[in-house]
Amino acid sequence: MRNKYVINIHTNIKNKSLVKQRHQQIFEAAIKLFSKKGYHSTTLREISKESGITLGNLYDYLNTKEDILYIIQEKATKAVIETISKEKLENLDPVEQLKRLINSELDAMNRYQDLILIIYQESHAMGKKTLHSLLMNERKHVEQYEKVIRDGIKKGYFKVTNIRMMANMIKMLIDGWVIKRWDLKGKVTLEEMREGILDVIFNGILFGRVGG
Amino acid sequence: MRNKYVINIHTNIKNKSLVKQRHQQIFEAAIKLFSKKGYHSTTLREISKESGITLGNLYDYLNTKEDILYIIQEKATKAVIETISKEKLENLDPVEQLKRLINSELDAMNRYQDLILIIYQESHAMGKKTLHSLLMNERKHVEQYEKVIRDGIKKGYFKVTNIRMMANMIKMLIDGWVIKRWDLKGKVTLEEMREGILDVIFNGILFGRVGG
Amino acid sequence: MRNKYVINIHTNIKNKSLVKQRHQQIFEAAIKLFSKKGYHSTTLREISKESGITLGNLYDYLNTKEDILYIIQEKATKAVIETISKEKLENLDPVEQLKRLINSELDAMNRYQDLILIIYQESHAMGKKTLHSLLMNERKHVEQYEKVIRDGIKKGYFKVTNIRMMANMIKMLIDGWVIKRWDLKGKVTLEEMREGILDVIFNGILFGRVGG
Amino acid sequence: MRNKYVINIHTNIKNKSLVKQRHQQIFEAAIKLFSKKGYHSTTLREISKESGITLGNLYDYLNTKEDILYIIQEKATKAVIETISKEKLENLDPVEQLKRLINSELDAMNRYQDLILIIYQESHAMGKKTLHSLLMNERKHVEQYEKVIRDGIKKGYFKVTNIRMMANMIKMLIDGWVIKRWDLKGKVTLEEMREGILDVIFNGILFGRVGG
DNA sequence: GATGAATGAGCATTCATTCAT
DNA sequence: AATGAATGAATGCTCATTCAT
Repeated sequence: MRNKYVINIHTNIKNKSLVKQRHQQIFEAAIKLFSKKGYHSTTLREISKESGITLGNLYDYLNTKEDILYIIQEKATKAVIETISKEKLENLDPVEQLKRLINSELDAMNRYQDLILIIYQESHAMGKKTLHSLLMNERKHVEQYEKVIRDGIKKGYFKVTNIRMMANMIKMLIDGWVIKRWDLKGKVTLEEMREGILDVIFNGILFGRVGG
Repeated sequence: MRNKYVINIHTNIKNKSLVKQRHQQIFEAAIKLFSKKGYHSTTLREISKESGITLGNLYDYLNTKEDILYIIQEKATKAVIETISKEKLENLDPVEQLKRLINSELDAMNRYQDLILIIYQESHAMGKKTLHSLLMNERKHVEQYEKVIRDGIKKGYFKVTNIRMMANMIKMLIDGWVIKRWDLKGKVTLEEMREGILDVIFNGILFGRVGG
Repeated sequence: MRNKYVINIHTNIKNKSLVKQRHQQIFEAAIKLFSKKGYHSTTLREISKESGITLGNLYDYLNTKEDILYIIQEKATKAVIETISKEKLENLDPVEQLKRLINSELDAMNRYQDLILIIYQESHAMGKKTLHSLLMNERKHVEQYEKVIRDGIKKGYFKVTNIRMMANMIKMLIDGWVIKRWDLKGKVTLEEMREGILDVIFNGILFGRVGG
Repeated sequence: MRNKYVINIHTNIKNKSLVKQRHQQIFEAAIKLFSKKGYHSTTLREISKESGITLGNLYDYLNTKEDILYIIQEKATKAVIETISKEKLENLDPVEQLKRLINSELDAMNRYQDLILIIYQESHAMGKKTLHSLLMNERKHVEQYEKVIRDGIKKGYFKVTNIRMMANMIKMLIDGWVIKRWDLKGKVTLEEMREGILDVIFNGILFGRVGG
C-alpha cells in the first residue's frame, strides 16, 4: 500500500504529477456533469469542454469512458474513508465512538453527496475492475463500524447478533440521507437526521426503554 | 383517479385492453433486460425481440424510450404498495402492525428487487413526468408507515420525534436489502435481515434496555 | 452447395432479394471507390453516398467495414471462376483446352481488373473468415488448371513435374497482366499479352529446342 | 544521380549521417510492423516505439507518414537491383546468364519478401513522388533482363517477339513466389520453384516440342 | 536535436425514431 | 394494427501532426 492515490489507469504520459492533476480536472468535470445528466448521457466531448482538456488529450489520461467512473469511485470512497479514519476514537467509550463515527460519516456523505449518488446509480455501468475496487473500498469502510461494534459488545455496551449486518444497516441509514432524498428533501435538516439516526440505532423506537 | 391502471402514455390504438396487454409485454421484457444490462445499454431492438412486438409496432404503444421507465415505475411501486396494503392491520397493537408492515414490505422488496433496483438506478434518466409520478407513489408508500407510527405514538407504544423521518428510515433499512447488496450478498439471509431490522427499529443496540 | 450466391453476412432484413440488391449496390460503390483510393482511405460515408444507401441503413446489410471486402472477394472470385468454367472443353485436345482456359481467364482478368487488384492489395486487411473464403476460391480456381494439365500429361502432350506449381505459375502470368501493370501499361496490348503467355507456357524461349 | 543514398525527404537536421542512421532505424521498424499489420494499421506511435525514436523526433526525419513508404521503396528496390547487378555475367552464354539472373533474383526476393509484399500491397497508398520513384526503379530492374534477352536473341539462343513483355513475364514468375504465396505456401520449396521457373521459361510445357 | 504533451479532424458504428405499405 | 425498412444525428475513440521547452 505504497501510494494509495496512484490510480492505475494506463497512460503514456511520463509526468506523473501531471497525470494526477489531469485526473483531478477530469474528476471535477465529471461529477459536475454526471450529477446533472448521469453517466450515459454525458458525452466525452462535454467532459472535454468542462475540464478544459482537449478531446484527444483526454485519451492520454484515459483508456475508456468507464475509467472516469473508476476515478470517481476511487477518489470518493477514499475521501470518505479518510474522513472517518481521522476521528480519534481511542480512550472513548464505544457509545461515544460510534456516535463520532456516525457523525463524521454523515458529514462526509453530505459533503460528497454527488459522488455517492453517482457511484450508487452508475455501479451497473462499471466494469469488473472498477466494481471490484468499489467492493474492496466498501468492505474496508464497513469494517470500521464492525470494529467499534465488536468492541462495544465486548465491553458490555452493545447487544448485537450479526455484527456485519448491523454495520451495514448503520451505513444504510446514513447513505439514505443521500440516496433517498426524494421524500425528505427540504423536510428534514442534516442535524435532525443525525439525531434521528443516533436515536434509532441506540434506542429503537419502543417507549419506556431504559438504556444500560 | 378514475382508472389507476390506465397509464397516460399517448397512443392511437383504440383497443384499450390491447394497450394494457402490450404494456405488460413491454414491462416484462424491459425488467428482464434492464436488470441485466441497465436502461441505457438496452436497445429498443432488444426490447422488441424480447417482447415479441415489432420495432415499429412498439412505437404505437410508446412515444419514447423513457416511457418504459414510466411503465416500470408505475407497475412496480403500485405492486409494492398493494402488497403492503393488503395486510389486515386493524385490531392489532401498533407494534404488531409495524412488524407486519415491515415483514410484508421486505417480502415485496425481495420479490421485486429487480424493479426496485432499476428505479433507484435509473431515476436520473427519468423525465419530469415519470419522476413526479415516482415521488407521488413514494409519498403514498411512506404514509402507510407514518400512519402506523402515529397510531403507535398515540397509544403510547412508540417514542418518535419526527414521524416522517422515522418512516423514511425504516423504509431505508428495508430498501437497503435490495440496494446495498454489495457487502451483504451471500452473507445474510432474508430471515436474518428481517430479524435484524425489527430488532434495531424496536430496541436499538444498547444493552440492558427494557422495552415498554 | 445449395445457393452459392448467398453471402453469409448476418442481417436482420427479411427480404432476401433486397439484401442481394443492396449488396450489389454496395459492391459497385466499393469497387469504384476502393480502386481509386484504396480500402483504408475509403470512408463508409463515401460508400453510403456513392451507393445511395443511407449510412445507418448500410449497417442493416453489413456488420463491419471488412464485410465489404468479403462481398467483393466473393463476387469477384466467383465471377472469374464462372467465366472460365463456362468454357466447353470436352472433346478438345489438352493443348487447345489450356489455350481456351488461359484465353477466357485473361478476358475475365481484364474485365474484372479493378476487383482483382483490390483483392491482392487488401488481402492483408481481410479477417480470418474472408481470407479463408478467398483461399478456398483460389484453390478451386487453380484446380481447373491442374485438371487440364494432368489430362495433358496423361495423354502425352505435356511434360510437367509439379502440377500444382505449374498451375500457379500459369495463373501468375495471367494475374501479372493486372497486378504488374506498372511497367507494361500502355506498352503491350491484351492481345500481345495473350500470345506471349501462350508462347512461353507452351514453348519457352529457347530457340530450336527439342523436348523430351 | 549524385549520391543515390541521399533520399530527398526534407529535413532540418544538419548532420547528414545522422539522418541516414535514423532513416535506417525507421526503415527497420517499419518493415517489421508493416509486414505484420500493414501500412494503414501501423501507428506512428508504434514506429516510434519500435525504432526507439521519439514521436516528435520522428518528424524531424519525416514530413509525413507516406515518407516511410518512400524510404522502404527506395531501400528495397535498390537492394534487389544491387543484388542482381553483382552477378558477373560476362563471358557466359545467354542461357547461363539468364539462369544466373533468375537465380539471384529469386534469392533476393526470398530474402526481402516482406519488403516486396509491402511495396506491392501499399503502392496505392503511395503519393506521386514515391510511385514515380518506384516505377523508375522497376524500369531499371526490368532492363537488366531485357539486356540479357536481347543478347540471347542476337546470338541465336532465344526466340522472343516482345522483349519488354518477356522480361516482365519472367519477373512476374519470380515475384509470384512472394506475392502469390497463398496457394503454394508450404507446398513447394524455393528450390523446386527455381527449377520450375527455369524449365517453363526455357522449354515450356509441350512434350517433344521442336522449336522453329 | 530531442522530448513529450497537446491538438482536432476524422472514422466506424449505434440506435432512437419515423414512415410507407 | 402491424411490419420492416430507412434515417441521420450522435458518440466513443484514434491518430497524424504540431509545438513549446
